[in-house]
Amino acid sequence: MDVLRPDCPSRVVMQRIGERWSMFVILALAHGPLRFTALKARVGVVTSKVLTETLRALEADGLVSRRAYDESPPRVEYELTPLGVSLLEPMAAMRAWAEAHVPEVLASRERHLDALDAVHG
Amino acid sequence: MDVLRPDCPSRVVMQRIGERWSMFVILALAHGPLRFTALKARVGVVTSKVLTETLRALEADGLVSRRAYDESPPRVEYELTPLGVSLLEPMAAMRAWAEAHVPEVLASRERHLDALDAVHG
DNA sequence: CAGTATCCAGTCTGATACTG
DNA sequence: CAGTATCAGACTGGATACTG
Repeated sequence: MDVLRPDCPSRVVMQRIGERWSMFVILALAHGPLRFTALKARVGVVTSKVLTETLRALEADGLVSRRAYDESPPRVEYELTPLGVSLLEPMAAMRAWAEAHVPEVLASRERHLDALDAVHG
Repeated sequence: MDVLRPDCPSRVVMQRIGERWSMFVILALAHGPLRFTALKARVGVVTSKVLTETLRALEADGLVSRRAYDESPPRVEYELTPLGVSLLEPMAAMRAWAEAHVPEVLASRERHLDALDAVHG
């Protein structure tokens, strides 16, 4: 099982996916390019700084492309690359699972908290 | 698109998956229960403390079960719950993608580093 | 509009040492 | 064997203010 080796490159990918906003940005771009502010609005509560960092990282990984138009006011569009698009499929599987099983997970967490309460008064 | 709302429960699941060791522990348990030390050896470089934390979190989420036998020396077995097992399928999709596309991602990162070098000397 | 600059609190992770 | 306790460093995410 390669993925379990500490030096396995798959770690790298999973860690990128796992970062706070990566997935949400990718999903937000799933239906076409978006400008910075539109993306920010879609993703929700993220700050400009963090969104920028996320985009730079996704760009470095070749998942997202950035295109700046030489206009005033400035216009920048972010878009999924083909590689980024190819990631949508496994992500959809994850999302489907999450949406189907979130109630179970949350219920389990509740029970766990109740158990802690019972111990500590 | 529900998953993009800040209060969407899917975030919760994705964040758990994204944590440093969660995925590796789940994959390590994919083929049956393991004792703490065996799990530690399989996962690789993780410390006891961090592995314990990861296991507690997965337990709270109902993905992993912990069973302690009343023996000496102590014996504890960790095993995927049915919920945990159900997660293997979407995870396999992710892993397949990662293994297929890691070279592209790494190459992209290289290029990006080269570009930075060119700028900064 | 699309960011950058600064600063900071909290989290994550790990090393190390110890225990029933 | 299966952890817990303690400490410390790196990293993350975010608040706030500012800019071409």
